[in-house]
Amino acid sequence: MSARLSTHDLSTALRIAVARLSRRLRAEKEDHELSDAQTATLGYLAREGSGTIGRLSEYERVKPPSMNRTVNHLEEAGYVERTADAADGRKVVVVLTERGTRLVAETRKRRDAWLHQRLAGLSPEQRATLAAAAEIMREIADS
Amino acid sequence: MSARLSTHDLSTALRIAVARLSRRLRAEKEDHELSDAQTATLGYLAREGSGTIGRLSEYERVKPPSMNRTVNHLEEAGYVERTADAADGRKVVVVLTERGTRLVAETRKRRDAWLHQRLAGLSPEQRATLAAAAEIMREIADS
DNA sequence: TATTGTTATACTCTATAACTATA
DNA sequence: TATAGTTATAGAGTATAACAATA
Repeated sequence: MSARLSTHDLSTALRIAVARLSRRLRAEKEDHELSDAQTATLGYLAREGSGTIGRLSEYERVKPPSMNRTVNHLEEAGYVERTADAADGRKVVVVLTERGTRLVAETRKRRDAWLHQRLAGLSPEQRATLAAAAEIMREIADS
Repeated sequence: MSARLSTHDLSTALRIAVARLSRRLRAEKEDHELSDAQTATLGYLAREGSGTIGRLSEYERVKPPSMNRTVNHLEEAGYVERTADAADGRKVVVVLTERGTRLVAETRKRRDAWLHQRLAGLSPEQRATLAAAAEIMREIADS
């Protein structure tokens, strides 16, 4: 057990664990169709309905040109559309196409297969720990 | 609290939390000198002492050409050296230079600043949860 | 013939700087 | 003049295919 780690050791341990699991999730991902950035952007649009380039880049913590490129790829693939903002002609509102909406729904159903299998092998206590940790990590990430 | 999440919901929640925290850690990283892949590789070498291209690529779950490129960058920067394997002429043994060893030591001291600050603001119980979760995530990632 | 590493090539993500269009 | 988006350019990671050297 390591409940007695100092916060310094904990930050190191947590950083390594997150980096490593993130890497593994990428390696195990079934869905080879979309990159992480594309997936995250589609997910945001599915949750929020729409988003400007600026809002999307802010949320994903990348610069506008990076998000612009990601949106280009998604648009070329037919998953999103650029629409005009009625109130401000400078803005571009990105929305999911029907095809994009369908992709998000289908992908969600099958994409967690590898992780789900690992979690099923854990004890209920371990799963509860991860559930609580996931909430804390989300709060830290969005702080 | 979300201790009662189904394993399906948990896998989704955990995946999103890990992806988001990983992204945030990258954005907050003080150290602009080294990429994630370079940092991870130096860390492995610091822990294990040395590694072949094959071993490194296996551990980081990338293909040998990718690791070869990462090692090229580290070598050009003077942090690692390629040495010959006495027993097998095909193999290349990568080791830290003194400069690389120093960098790892210095970097470790200051690189967790952002995360450390967040963790200091949590309750002891929350830190214990993260410490336990970090262990579980490491096991999952390495399974 | 099989293994280890490298090179060649290509694609994506990331960034900064510079440009266009609109406010 | 300031803001939103785009384009140009470049650096780093990833991969597959093909090649060299060694076992």
